[in-house]
Amino acid sequence: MVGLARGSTHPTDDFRVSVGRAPPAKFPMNVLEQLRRAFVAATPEGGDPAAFALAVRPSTDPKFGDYQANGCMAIAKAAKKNPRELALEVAKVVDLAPMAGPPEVAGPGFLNVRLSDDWIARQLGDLLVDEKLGLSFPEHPKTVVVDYSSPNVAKPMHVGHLRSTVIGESLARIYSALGHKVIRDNHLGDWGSQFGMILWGWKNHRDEAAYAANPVAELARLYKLAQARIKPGETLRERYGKAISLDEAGKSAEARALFAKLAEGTTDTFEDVARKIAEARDVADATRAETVKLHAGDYENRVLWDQFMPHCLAALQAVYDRLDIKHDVHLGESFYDPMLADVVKDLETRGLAVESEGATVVFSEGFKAPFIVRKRDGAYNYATTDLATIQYRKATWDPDLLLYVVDHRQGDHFKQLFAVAKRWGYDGIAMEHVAFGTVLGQDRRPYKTRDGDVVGLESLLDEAIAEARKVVDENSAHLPEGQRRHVAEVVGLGAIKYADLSQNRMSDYVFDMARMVALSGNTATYLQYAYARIQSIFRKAETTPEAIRAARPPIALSNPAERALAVRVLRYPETLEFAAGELKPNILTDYLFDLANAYSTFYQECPVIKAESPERRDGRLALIDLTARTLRAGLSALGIGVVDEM
RNA sequence: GUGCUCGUAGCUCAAUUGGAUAGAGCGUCGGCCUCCGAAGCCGAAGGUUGCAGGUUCGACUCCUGCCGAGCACACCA
Repeated sequence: MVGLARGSTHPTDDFRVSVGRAPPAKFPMNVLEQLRRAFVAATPEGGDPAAFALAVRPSTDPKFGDYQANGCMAIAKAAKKNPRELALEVAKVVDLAPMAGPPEVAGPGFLNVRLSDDWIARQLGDLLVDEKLGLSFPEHPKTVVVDYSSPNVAKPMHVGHLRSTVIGESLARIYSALGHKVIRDNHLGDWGSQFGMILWGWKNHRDEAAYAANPVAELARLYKLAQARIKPGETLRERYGKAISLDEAGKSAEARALFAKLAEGTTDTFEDVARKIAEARDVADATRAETVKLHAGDYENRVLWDQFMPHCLAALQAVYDRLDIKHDVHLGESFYDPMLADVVKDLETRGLAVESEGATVVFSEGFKAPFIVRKRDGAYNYATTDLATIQYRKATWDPDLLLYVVDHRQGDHFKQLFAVAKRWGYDGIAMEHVAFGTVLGQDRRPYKTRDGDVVGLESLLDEAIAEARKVVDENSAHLPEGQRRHVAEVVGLGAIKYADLSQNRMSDYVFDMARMVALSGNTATYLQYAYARIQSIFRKAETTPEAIRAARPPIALSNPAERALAVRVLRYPETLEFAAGELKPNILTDYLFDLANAYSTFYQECPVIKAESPERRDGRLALIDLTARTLRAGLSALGIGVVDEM
């Protein structure tokens, strides 16, 4: 990353630390945090306490205990001491009571911590009556603006929009669950060149009957029509552009010769290609002209815009409703349009923006290309809009953190934007581009159906729900129709969201319908299934979670599967904070899968209702109640629901 | 050409940011339903982490150089 030299801190470090150091609420149950505090107090001479604390982690292997402190080796190296001896000293000094006894020194200087069974059991007892499952809200909550989904209103949403929408919603929910103030902002593309295409289409090719019947479908058709008239010509120009230019410059013979060379292996003729390119250019110019008119306040275009927008927004909202996604604000490009002139003026006044090749631009160190805030033709662009957006957000919400959940292809743009914004005076706000890869098909090309259209988001949702419905009908025929339908929706949509959230790599995303709607293995279904089985046990046990919570039965951890499950439950707070700090929902999905897996093993080995005694039975009911609540809360933070029966 | 992102099991992906024997799912093979839901559990096979060097107690992770992939490179967003 630009501006982040090797060895410098992660851009959200400040933020993460402040979250991690959230003061303890009534129940300070972030186990990792507690251990870190204990180890900080035992930092060896010459060591950095913060780094020493950070080196405390969950163990990589159960045989090394539950947590391990790895900081002694680094300190020993710097101080030229023997790491094992240093570790022995720390082990003697560190006070982990009542969480654990003295850590065990292993290997070159690892300190292994095994939590006390009694302590775990007591913690679980407290968690049982803690609505927040051990989360402690910060004394000074941060304000976070999450900018996500942000589709172009004129185009139908397709699978490519899913990632931003699903990941952004999850991050919003995670920060919210941690007690921060979150503003979910849908930065709609409602003012750009795509509207020029629609306006052009409307004026030249509209079908009023079709518009009356389904406005959005008709607008989408017009948009596609404009694209179809422009795209092929542009593709041809990429190949033959030089030849055409020569011809236009009067060098006809040279042009033909070059064309013949470029056209080798095709049936293209010069006249045909030249005509198509010219046509495409004419249409492109015409659509651009419509955009310019709209921006200039042209009455007719503005009226059409006002007429189209409600339909577009309603269509988007229908998709968001299905996905259970609720933005707090929908402030699109058009909203910021009136502010753009002042933004540029201010940049100029401060000497940040300068004239270059007719345009107004901001140069930043480390970037070759300038940041264009006013084009040569006087129009503003997305760079200006994005700056205005930061200004507005600062004035309106005074945020601590801005998250942009946007395709990684805009990485350069955001780097420049952040650099300019900081120099403009917004250096107090942490800004992060939460990037992700492009959606591709299994052939590693952009995902398309047979007829060449990108798969619509809604048909993907339908497909997933239908797949879930098949399994529901097969496995749960006893459930009434309405319930089966509901279960299919929760399971189907959960599958899609989880498939996206469990993978947060930067590399391009290979879309695979079968995997997207898969209902076995590491899927949301697995977690939902574990949850439903727990509810089933409660139904059969003829008691309720409420009754168990009120009774607060002692929880015993005699069985290894029981203990493993208990430790997983305790790790919910630290995992959620970790996921938030790293901006990676897949950290949460990994944890939840691990939790559900621990439960499944427990379920296999530890009878609940038929436990050896009523005390053991109630203790296990308490444990699985905690498990269920953690699964539900974790899934909720991913934007995924649960059902009691499925 | 410059920059960004990446390369891990047959496939899709993890790996807590330098920690101990690189883990899951799918697929394959083998066990488990007279026992709280088999959308499940248990086990097996499968790896020179693209290649070659380097840094150190220790490298998928950091450095250098190659190979390969995707993306972006002023006035689209």
